[in-house]
Amino acid sequence: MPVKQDRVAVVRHILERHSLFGSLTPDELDQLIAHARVQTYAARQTIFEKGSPGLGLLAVLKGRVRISSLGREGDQVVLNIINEGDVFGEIALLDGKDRTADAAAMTECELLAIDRRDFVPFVRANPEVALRLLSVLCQRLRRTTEQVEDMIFLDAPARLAKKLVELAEQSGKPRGVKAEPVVTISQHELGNMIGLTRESINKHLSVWQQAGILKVGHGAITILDADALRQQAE
Amino acid sequence: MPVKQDRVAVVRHILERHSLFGSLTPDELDQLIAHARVQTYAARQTIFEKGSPGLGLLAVLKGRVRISSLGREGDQVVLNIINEGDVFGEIALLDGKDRTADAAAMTECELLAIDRRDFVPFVRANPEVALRLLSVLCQRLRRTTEQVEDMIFLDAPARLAKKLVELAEQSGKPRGVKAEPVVTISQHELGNMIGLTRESINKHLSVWQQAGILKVGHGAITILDADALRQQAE
DNA sequence: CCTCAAATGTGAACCGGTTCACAAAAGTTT
DNA sequence: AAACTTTTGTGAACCGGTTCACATTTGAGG
Repeated sequence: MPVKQDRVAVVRHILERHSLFGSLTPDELDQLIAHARVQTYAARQTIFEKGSPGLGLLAVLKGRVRISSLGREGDQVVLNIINEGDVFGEIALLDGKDRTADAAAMTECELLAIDRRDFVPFVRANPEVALRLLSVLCQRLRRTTEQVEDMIFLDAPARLAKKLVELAEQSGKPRGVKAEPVVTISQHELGNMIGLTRESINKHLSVWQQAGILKVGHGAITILDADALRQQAE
Repeated sequence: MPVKQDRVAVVRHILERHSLFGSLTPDELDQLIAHARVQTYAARQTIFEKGSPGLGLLAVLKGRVRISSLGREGDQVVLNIINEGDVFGEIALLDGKDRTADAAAMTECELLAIDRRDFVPFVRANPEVALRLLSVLCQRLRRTTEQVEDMIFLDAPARLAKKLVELAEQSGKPRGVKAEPVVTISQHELGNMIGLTRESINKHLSVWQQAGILKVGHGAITILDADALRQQAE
């Protein structure tokens, strides 16, 4: 459905914090929102699948989305996890080709979908947005390239430590000084992010728990000593 | 030095075949070339280093360039090899940050350097170029993401086979039907492209040579049966 | 509250690829 | 052609991480 009148304000509030839309005037932003639609997904629901045509750009208003890809034997890589306020699906949108990965809702989600038909002309008309987009893509490219490097240079514990630090920083915003960052993710999924089995993830985490660096819970890991972790990542 | 008058035609000829500049009018192209400079590098010479400011966009007029990155223990990943007629260095250029990798001339090279100061306003003034750039970046991102997937899903021989096929396709253009593609690269460097040691590369190649799939020479591999290789890549 | 699915914990055997240690062959430089 | 450097060839020992096989804990849903 189109964005309801009483939701426009809150949607705008989310979008204008994003670097992609930060440079737009309130007017342009409203114009963009007018064409967009809000979609809700239940936890675990598929949002799109690898190989399908890339029809739109998606912004996460609420919830968390997993971008992943399947191998031949049913194994999975988690390429990215998109949090509230972030955007995904730009790649297929921009070059008009098929989606390169699967997207699924990890929690109940509310997404804002902007159609390709509306967005591409919008980019063409707003060079400033094009430049922002270029920046966002560069950022993604840097991140992915670093992932390749890490796969080659870093051993299992180092990759794990690094990923944990990254996840902690990107999700757990500690306002109070004493709030220890909690990473909400299963060991299985963690393994899929860095190319390790659940078992080896478990063994490394156990060692660190023993050392008092972190605490493993059910579907969550609490970082007690982020600096020690950073050290492990070399 | 600026491009000499008698070189303009040949430079233009190379640029206009590239998707990035294909949409420009001859006039716009000349305008861009007017600001560009030709630089020559000897084989093995460094072009830029990781961490240095990204001042320009570079196009390969002649030769071959290796984009790589060093790990802590002096080991190296080769992230990409840029052939004649292609462009590199866009990322640091576009977001104004430092270079994310090292670039070195693999052979004697002739590069066309376009300065950031000239290029960014050019992009701003030509929305069509911005869209092309977005496309190029998407392409790079798809490629790099696939590299991550391959590191996780594929075992050593499959990765090697896939990389060989890729290298064969991207460099050796067989005009005549009977010309077998030759990949000009050392086993060491091949290893650095897919995260394997020279020794294991050698052993896999030996097996395939035995099977008549390829022939290893000094600094070169001749693909005899590309389909068999593709099969190995699953 | 009881059952079921998801997540975690752990050990033994196995294995692909690295490390290390040499050798030999093919270019390059002088 | 002599001295070097680069590249390739090969085998033995080692090792990090997987595979497999269970056991246990925890949360969710009827």
